Amino acid sequence: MRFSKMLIPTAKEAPSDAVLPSHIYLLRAGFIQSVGAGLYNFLPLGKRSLDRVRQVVKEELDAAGCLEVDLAFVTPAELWRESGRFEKYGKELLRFTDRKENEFVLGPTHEEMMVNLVRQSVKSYKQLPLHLYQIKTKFRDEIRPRFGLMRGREFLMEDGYSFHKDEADMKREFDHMEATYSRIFTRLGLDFRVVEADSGAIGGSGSKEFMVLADSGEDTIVVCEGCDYGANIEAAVRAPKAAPEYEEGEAPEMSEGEFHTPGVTTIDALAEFFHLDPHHLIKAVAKKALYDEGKEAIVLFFIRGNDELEETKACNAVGANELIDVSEEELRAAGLTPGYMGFENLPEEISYRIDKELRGESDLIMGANREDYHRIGVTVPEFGDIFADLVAVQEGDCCARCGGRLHYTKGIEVGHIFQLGTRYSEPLGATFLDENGKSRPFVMGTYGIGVSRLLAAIIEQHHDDRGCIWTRESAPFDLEIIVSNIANDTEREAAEALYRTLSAKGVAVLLDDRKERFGFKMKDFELIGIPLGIVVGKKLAEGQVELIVRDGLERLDVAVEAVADEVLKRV
RNA sequence: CGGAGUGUAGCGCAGCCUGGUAGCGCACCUGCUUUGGGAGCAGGGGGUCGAAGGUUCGAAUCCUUUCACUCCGACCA
Repeated sequence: MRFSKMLIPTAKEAPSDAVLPSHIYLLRAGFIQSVGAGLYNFLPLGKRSLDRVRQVVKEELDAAGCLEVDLAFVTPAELWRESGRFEKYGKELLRFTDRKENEFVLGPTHEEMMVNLVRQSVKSYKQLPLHLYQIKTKFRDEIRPRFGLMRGREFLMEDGYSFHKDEADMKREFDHMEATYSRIFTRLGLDFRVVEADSGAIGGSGSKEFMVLADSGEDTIVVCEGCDYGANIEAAVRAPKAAPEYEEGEAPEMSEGEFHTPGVTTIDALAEFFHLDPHHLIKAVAKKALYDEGKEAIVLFFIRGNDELEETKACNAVGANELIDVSEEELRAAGLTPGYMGFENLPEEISYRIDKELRGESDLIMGANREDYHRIGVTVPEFGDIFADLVAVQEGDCCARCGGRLHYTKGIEVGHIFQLGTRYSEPLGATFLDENGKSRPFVMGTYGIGVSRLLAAIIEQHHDDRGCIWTRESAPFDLEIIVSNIANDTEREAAEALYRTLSAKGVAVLLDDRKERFGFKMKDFELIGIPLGIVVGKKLAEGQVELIVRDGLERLDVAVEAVADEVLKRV
């Protein structure tokens, strides 16, 4: 392609609302254009990169035995009612009616549609396993779209769904997809980590996320420095937290009873009051849990004084759709005493959970559910269905697998794989006949890659202060040839010859033949970030051109006759 | 949805407080010069100042309403 014939509107300045390098550079280099909150147009360069990334995804999935399909974008609300997600998915689901007042939604994900497709055409275990996928625009009416392609409302996603006769085969496919996705992200030149994850709104048992490591990532992930354990903070686990080390006889011991603690309502104050490490205190965190059909309830979570509540875990522990903050007034109205809450002598209708690390622990202090009093010498029961993992792993905690130190890092979620089980096949009545002629629901897996988000993730990880640095398989072109002075016929003709030779050999070349000065074209080359550049300029008089590697901006002088081979070695 | 903020040319901004009919830089168009690091000179085009209503002889500016967008929280590929 010739630059002079392309539409590549590069800009010196970015809109002031762009913060992330990926957002700024994709806009400035003319890859995308903003049209509204979370909505983007892909311009020619952006479309080329998107297509190449999409191609990598498709090649690997096809090689892994998956079948590409393309489902309707507009989906009948009826299907969503059948699965019970029409209400549950919430406002993110864009709903509308057609002229006959029939309700539809714009597909944010396609479990229902895919199960519907399969239940109509697959009847026997002999047709299993089956893995169908599509690479298609999705729409989610995000509460707060931001960061350019990172979190748009409309985005390109690969979503795959696998159907199996049993759990074991579904797990086999799950591992197979972990390997396949890893190959995709490796080909795209990404530094990523596969981590344990929470299953979220999709539902199901086990799930893993593919996180591209980048400081600007929206997710906090916990990684072990000793082994390859990694998990989203929402699902991370640790070895039980050890008590502080004490000298002989210094460990706290206390008799049971109530203690007058006027005005001592925070963990810090309590620790100071008793001269105790917060490890021995029990913190009560109150939340309001929201359930289906507008039901709500106040729930208390009890954790160690030196721990923090992890909301996703807490939410799962009580089976709620969502947890929200609750005010002091609401607590008092429910018969609770803020600042002095404990799990003994609670009003009957208040439900609670205790962090599992506190199970059977003794010599603890917690609120007495009475103004100005705490209970001391508390022992947590050994049994009951009130225990759950509730706390956020902290930096410096120990790995449950190897005992190594755990650290936080930031990641961009670019892929997520789920072991779904029968979460959708059962309510939607999607069954097959097994070897014994018995009707059974499909055991499913589901898999997703944020294809358009990948473009942002690639730039987050591969850029410098001058612009984008595309990786080999994500770049819109393999090579850019810059004609230093287009008015110089010798230079122009040499560049044209190279352009023809390399294009004929299958290299995707962008020829910058614009009537601009050298510096201007160089800046654009650096901003756009095509991996390789050739400058045809002054050194042509000595029979040489300059080869530039965008990553690091290394330059080498190469003889004109040799440069094509040099390029072919590198693409 | 809760809190904060911004809407003036394609982009970045000034003008608003103290009303007098819109300006700067970049980009764009024409011509000449220039051609190894975002050129110079000369000329030119483009904005119902987010929208609606009000106050006033007169509103980008003051008042009211509304919409959009951005930022901080809960959501997610």
